[in-house]
Amino acid sequence: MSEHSWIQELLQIGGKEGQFSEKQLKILEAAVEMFAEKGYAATSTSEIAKKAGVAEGTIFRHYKTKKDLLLAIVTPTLFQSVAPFLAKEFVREVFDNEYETYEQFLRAVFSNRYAFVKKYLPAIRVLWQELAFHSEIKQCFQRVFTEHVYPKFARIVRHFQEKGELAELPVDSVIRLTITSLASFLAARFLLLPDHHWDDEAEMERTIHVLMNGLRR
Amino acid sequence: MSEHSWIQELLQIGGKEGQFSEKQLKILEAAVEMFAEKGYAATSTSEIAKKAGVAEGTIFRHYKTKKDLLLAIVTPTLFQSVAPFLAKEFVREVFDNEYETYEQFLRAVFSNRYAFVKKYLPAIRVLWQELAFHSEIKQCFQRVFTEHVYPKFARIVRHFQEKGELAELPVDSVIRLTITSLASFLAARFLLLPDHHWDDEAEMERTIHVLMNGLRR
Amino acid sequence: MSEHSWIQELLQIGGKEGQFSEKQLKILEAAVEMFAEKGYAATSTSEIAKKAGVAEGTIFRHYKTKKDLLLAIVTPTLFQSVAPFLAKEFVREVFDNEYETYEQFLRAVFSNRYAFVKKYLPAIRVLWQELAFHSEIKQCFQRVFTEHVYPKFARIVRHFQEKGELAELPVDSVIRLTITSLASFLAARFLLLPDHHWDDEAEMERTIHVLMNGLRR
Amino acid sequence: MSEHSWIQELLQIGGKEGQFSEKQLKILEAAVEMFAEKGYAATSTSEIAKKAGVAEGTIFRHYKTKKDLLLAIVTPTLFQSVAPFLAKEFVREVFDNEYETYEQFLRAVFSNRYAFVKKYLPAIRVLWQELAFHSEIKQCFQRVFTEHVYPKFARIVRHFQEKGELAELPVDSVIRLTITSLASFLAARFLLLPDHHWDDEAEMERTIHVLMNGLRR
DNA sequence: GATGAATGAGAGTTCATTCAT
DNA sequence: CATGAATGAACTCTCATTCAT
Repeated sequence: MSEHSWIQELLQIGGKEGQFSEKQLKILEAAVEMFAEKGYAATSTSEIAKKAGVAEGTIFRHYKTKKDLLLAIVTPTLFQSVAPFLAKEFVREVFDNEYETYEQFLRAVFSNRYAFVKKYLPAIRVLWQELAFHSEIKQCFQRVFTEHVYPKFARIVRHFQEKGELAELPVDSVIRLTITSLASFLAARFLLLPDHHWDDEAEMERTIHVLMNGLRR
Repeated sequence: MSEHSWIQELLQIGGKEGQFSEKQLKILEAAVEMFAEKGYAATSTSEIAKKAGVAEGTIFRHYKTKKDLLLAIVTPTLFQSVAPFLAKEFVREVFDNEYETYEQFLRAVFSNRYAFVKKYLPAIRVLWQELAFHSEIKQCFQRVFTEHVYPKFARIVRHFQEKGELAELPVDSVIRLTITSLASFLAARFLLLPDHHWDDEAEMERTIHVLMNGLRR
Repeated sequence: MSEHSWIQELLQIGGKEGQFSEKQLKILEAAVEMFAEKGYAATSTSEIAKKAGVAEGTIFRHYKTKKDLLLAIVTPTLFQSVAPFLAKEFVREVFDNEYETYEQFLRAVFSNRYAFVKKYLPAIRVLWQELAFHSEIKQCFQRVFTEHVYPKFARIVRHFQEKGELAELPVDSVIRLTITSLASFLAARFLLLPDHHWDDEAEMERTIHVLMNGLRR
Repeated sequence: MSEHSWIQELLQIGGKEGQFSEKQLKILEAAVEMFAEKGYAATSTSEIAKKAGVAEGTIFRHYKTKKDLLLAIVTPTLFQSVAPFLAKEFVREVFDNEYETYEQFLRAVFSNRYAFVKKYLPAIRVLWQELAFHSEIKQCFQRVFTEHVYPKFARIVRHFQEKGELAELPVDSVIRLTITSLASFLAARFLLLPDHHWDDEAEMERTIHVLMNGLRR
């Protein structure tokens, strides 16, 4: 019934239902939009309340502080951003030859994350923007990356290097080049020049093509 | 005598000397550092004044509003960021065969911008972070890019495509891939993982190498 | 079954039983403790609710306002504080030679009120502290005193002056000296220096002794 | 020129002049009056500002928090309350036979403290009322008492016991009885029944008389 | 009767900005 | 020019109270 389902989907970790009341969703939705537009520090709780159609006090009933509200948005977004790498079956899929080539793997990751960013753009904006200012978020990001994303990514890269598809560049560099190719395409596409005319399919294909040409043995 | 020469160098457009008084430089330096650390909106003018060792009123003697202070930092930084492309002789240098290949050109641009970012990191941080929140800055950025950087960059790319070095990809895509390769290397190096151990020379070389492999005919 | 019997005893005027439900007693007990510790104005109803283990709404079901809750505690405490003087048979006891001397009378009053304060300390604290801030309480106190306590006390003092035990000091002064001797002993003992080592019996005896030496003919 | 001289006199420790600006004195005066009337917790800073005729922000320019404002009033008042006992020459005066009897000494202390309380009544009210709620104040009070007031008082009492004027009661009890006699007279006179008709001279004389009769050998 | 989510007025505090000195 | 006290609007957050369940 609720129109806020996208927020609910994004923030619901573990798939429990009924986790958020109608008012809470309105608050979260309003907060995400305003934080994305003006930044956390420049957004007042009274603006959020007004936009959400609730009393200001209601916000603080659900989130003890304004910062808690930010974290309630940003933390799940952070985890969802790297969700594929957190899934238990993810690496097995790769090694079970679900993807025969790194290029196939890339294509899957790119289109999956493209869809993710497109769907949850405001929340990702907030995460990205506030990362710079809040050390808790930054540390959380770094921990998730080094403990979960990096090791799995590294195994995958080595796998395809052993198979002879990828050149013997340092694994770290391959990972960095891959991630920044994806991230910077998405940043350009959605953050920097969202109004530019984009042929998404073609541009993504070109990005992968150029990257693979560079990484291939 | 002043220790603030880096700020002075960055902000001084057109090379006039003595443009800034000692106090003004202290204010600017303090502002850059605090804005970079906590963000514009989360930094108070009283903090800046304290850090700069001046009275609060002094800030407003030089900059009518807090926002003016931000713009005084961000606008010159923005122009300096793309300074090579603004220089009159820049394109001519390329066509006069100063750079025989796109790769040479790339290498020059990369190392030049690498040095620039390294030197003026805090100011660039501020520019980058506030770009998202202030439409004036964003518009200024877009105007400079479309009016100055893009046309020159496009001519250069076409030049090397005609010389047969670069593949016949769409010019826009080549530009985008080039810029994001550079920008995302610098972002990873200086913003995201500044504490990671980096072999800058090698990593930059690899980045160029991979990019060229991808772009080459 | 209830552990709150002391509150019940204190607040129950006229001896009706079953006057308070279990939840109500919990609320009253929590309120007394918090008011005593932090003061009425600095205690929030939500704190009381939490400490009492009831919902916030429940408090307002029993007491229309927070102030009503205070008065529900303070008014009975006020009456109990001077209860002996309110008892019908009290003066008759004195004149029926139950106490042959003012000193005996004093001794009875002192030990009785000592026990009372010791038992109901938190409630008395609240009464004492809020007396200063709430004119209703102050007026109530003054009315009770002038209408009930003072006249009876005066008759008693005159009685022992006529019997020749007490010097012919002004009755008001005798009353004041007696009450403040008692009150300030109890205040020192229980409020100001509760952690000091006290030999209660001896100190009370000394207080009475000194007071009687002063008052005696 | 200022009409706030009484506040200035009370709060000025060490006699430095020009310590407080005009606005600051207005704030302090308004705060003392309101705290005395309604209590610290029930007084809002906006009320104080209005009464003082300054902007609310001005209060926080001088006192970082509301509590700091309270302490700025209460701490000096606490020290002034026991000032005679803090004076270096105080004990010497006693032993140099400035006071030949404890009664003379008492008379001097009583009239001195009577004048003090009368002059600074509102501040003393605040001190007295908030003592119960703020452990910092309570601890400060206890430290000052045990370290300065008590030892000097004890020497004086022993001095007059040795001279044979005072009975051999425990020193602590003599001190307690003396202080509570004074304090409770002042409390009754100024706090509890300020509107009652008092013959101050006579009542003080009676209090001393009764006390001395009790304490004398 | 009991609950607790919701409220909105008002709390203490911060802040960009002004202006007399 | 530089200062910093003063401002008052706006901020985050708390609270007594209400009311649908």
